[in-house]
Amino acid sequence: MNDRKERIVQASMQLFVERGFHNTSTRIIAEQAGVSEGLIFRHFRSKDTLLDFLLQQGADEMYQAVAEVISEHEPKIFLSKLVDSFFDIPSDRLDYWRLRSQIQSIRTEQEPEEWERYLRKGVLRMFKEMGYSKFEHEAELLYQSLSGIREGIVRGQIHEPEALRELVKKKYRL
Amino acid sequence: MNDRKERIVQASMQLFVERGFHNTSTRIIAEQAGVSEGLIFRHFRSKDTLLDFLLQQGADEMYQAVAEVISEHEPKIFLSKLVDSFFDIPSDRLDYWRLRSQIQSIRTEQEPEEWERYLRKGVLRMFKEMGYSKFEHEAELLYQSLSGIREGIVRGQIHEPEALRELVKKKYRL
DNA sequence: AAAATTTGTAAGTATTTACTCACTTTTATA
DNA sequence: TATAAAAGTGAGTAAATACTTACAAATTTT
Repeated sequence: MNDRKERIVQASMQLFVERGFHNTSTRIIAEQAGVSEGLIFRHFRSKDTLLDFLLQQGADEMYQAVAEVISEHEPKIFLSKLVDSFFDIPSDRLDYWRLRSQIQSIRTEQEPEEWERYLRKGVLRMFKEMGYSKFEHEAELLYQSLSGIREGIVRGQIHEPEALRELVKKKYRL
Repeated sequence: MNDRKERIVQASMQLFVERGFHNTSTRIIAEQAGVSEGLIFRHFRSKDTLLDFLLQQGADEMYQAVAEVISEHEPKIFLSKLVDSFFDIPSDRLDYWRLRSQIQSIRTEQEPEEWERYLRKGVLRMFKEMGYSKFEHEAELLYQSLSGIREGIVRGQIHEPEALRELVKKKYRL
C-alpha cells in the first residue's frame, strides 16, 4: 500500500479508537498523518468509506485466524485452539476489536460476520461430537463467555489472562 | 421530574443509543422531544451534561440492583442472585447498557463504577467461602463470562437465555 | 522524452453544530 | 393579587464539519 495512504489508515484507526468515529474530524486525521486533508478523499471517497476499509482490513485478518481454528477436526484440539484464539490477540488487532465494539453500538448492522458464523457452527459441531446433551447451549455459553473475556482483555481489565485461560481449558478438560 | 425535562431525557437516551452520541444533534433531540432546542440547555448546561445525567441515572438504578444481590450472605444464593441479575435486565435498563458500551469505547474513563467494584468483591468472597482453591480466577471467570452474556442479551444475540441461565447455574450447582 | 495517469496540495464552500440571548409565558411565593 | 422565579421559545452566532475543486508535482506508460 502507498506510503501516505498507509499513514492515513494508521492515523485514522488510532484516532477513531481513542476519540470515537464521529468525534474525529478529517482535518485532525490529516494532521496526525501529516498529509493534506484532500488526500483522504482521493484515497477514500468519504469518511465512511475509510471506516469501512478499516473494518474490512480487520475482518480479513480475522478470517485467516479463524481458518486456522476451523481446519482442526479433533474436538478437544479445536476447542483448545478456539480458546487460544480469544486469548492471544496480536497487539495490532487490539485496535480492530476496540473499533468494532464502538461501531457495533452505532451501526445496527449487528449481523455477525461470515467468519463468526463459521466459527460458531464449528463450536456447535464439536460439542455435539463430544456427546454433550445440551450441545447447543454449551456452545453458546462458551462462545459468549469467551467474547466477554476478550472484551475484558481488550479493555485491559483482566490481570492474569494466563491463569484464566488455564482455568477455562481445565473446565472443558482440554 | 418536570414533564418536558423528562421528554428530553427519554428522547436523548433513545437517539444516543440508536445513532450514537456524537451523531445526535441537539436539534434532533429537541425535535423528537417536541420542545425547543434552547430548553435542553436550560435543563442541562451542555450536551455532555445531558449524557452524564443519563449515565448517572442508570448507575443509580444499578446500585440498587446490586445492593439486592450483595445483601445476601449465603454463597450459593448470592451467586444465584448474581446470575439472575445478569439475565434479568428490565427493558428500560437495556438502553442504559447500550449507551454504556458505546460510551466506554469513547470516554476512556474505564474505571469500573462503585457498584461494580462492590459486586466483584462480593463474588470473590463467595468463591473463597465455598473453598475454591483458585477463587480469584474463578470469580474473574464467572464475572467476565456473565458480562459477555449480558452483552449478548443486550444486543439481542442470545436466542434462549433461559436455557443458558439454567446451564450456568447447573455448572456451579446453584 | 512526450503523453497520460496518478498522487498530492491549498484554499475554498455549503451545511451543520453546540450553545446564547432577548424575550414571553407559566408557576410558585409573599 | 402583586412579585419573583422558573420554564419555555425562536431566532440568532461563531466555529467546525465533510467534502470539492483547480491546480501542481511525481510517476508510469507509450
